[in-house]
Amino acid sequence: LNPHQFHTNNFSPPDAILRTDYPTQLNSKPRHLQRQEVFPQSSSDITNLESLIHGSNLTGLFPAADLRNLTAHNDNFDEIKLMSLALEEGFGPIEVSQIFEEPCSDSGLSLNSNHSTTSYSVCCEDSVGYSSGVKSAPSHGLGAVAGHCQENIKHNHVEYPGDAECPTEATLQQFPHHHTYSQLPSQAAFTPEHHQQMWMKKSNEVKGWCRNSTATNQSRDECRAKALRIPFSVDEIVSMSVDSFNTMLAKNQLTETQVSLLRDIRRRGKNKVAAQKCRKRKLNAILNLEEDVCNLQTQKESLKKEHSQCSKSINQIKQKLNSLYHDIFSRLRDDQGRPVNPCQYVIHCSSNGSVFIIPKHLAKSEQKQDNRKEQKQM
DNA sequence: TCGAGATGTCATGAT
DNA sequence: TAATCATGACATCTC
Repeated sequence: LNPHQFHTNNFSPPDAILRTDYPTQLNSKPRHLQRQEVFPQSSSDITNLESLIHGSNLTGLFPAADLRNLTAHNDNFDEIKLMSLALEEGFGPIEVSQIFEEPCSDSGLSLNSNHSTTSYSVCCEDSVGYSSGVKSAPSHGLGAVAGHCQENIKHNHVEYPGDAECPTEATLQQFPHHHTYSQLPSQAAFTPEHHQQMWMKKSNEVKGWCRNSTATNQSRDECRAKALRIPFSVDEIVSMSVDSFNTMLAKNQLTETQVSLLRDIRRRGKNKVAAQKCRKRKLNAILNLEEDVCNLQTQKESLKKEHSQCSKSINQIKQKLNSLYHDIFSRLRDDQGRPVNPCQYVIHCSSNGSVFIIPKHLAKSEQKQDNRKEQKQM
């Protein structure tokens, strides 16, 4: 487990897309000037942000050099600026937080939803406060909670080279983002109604993005993990042994939120595999049962044929026996040479093999005695 | 627009 | 006792 390696793989700083897109939109002078007025401390914010990050528990996860890379690329600052711009455009803090909350806010940190929700709102308030010059460090740690918030913002305007596995990349490219509402035909037309319309538009766009992002839930967890600056992939979190997992939790100074997310990711991942296995087993069981049904139907048909043939044989034997019986009686004669009536006499086979012609009523009592003997022998 | 199938997630009981 | 597994139920997405 090499946090540094994962960090460098998964948390590459923004690439040229950020540097080409973002300045293009910020280069319009009036807006830039306006932003300068609103954010007079922007030039010093980078170092302040870096000190904030260094002051947080992130230092337990990332080497100092990587933190410098993060802050040097200024993506966090850009995100804060984006959020501030939204505020500047007339969106209320709550609306802004709602917009940026959408992408990964579904079931999120399900087992700790209260905690995460609370933390998130604080995070966004921090960001707002930051933009307006209040730079007090959040007491709960920027690395975890603010990171979550900022990652959500990232989805709207920053692409990461290392995010290839995240399905949001495609939607990111479709997403107009970058303050498209700042390119309205004229500032005069930018009325409160426009603010409302743009708010609805942005909100719907982000909601659409959110819906798309639910396509692969593992990627959502990837995003969440990245949002909390967790330097492990979902696969690694899920597949590592219990000992490794617990060691990882113990050795890295993780926040409660990070630990909660890690446990959630691991639980969901394990359960997902279990569900897949379960469904596979169920399908196999159904297939096996269908095969059994097929085999039993074949066997049933075969037994039916066999039963039919046996019945035919029995009938043939009965007919032969009957004709033989009548043939015998037709040849029999009593003492006076008269034919024996088959209605009054029967052919009786005794147990010693002797054959007699006896009256029917004697045959019945004889048969009863034979039955008793057989029962005694049994 | 509806329905079926696929998939992820949660709850719960068993191991 | 905690972790994991198995599975029914539900939600959501896709076709």
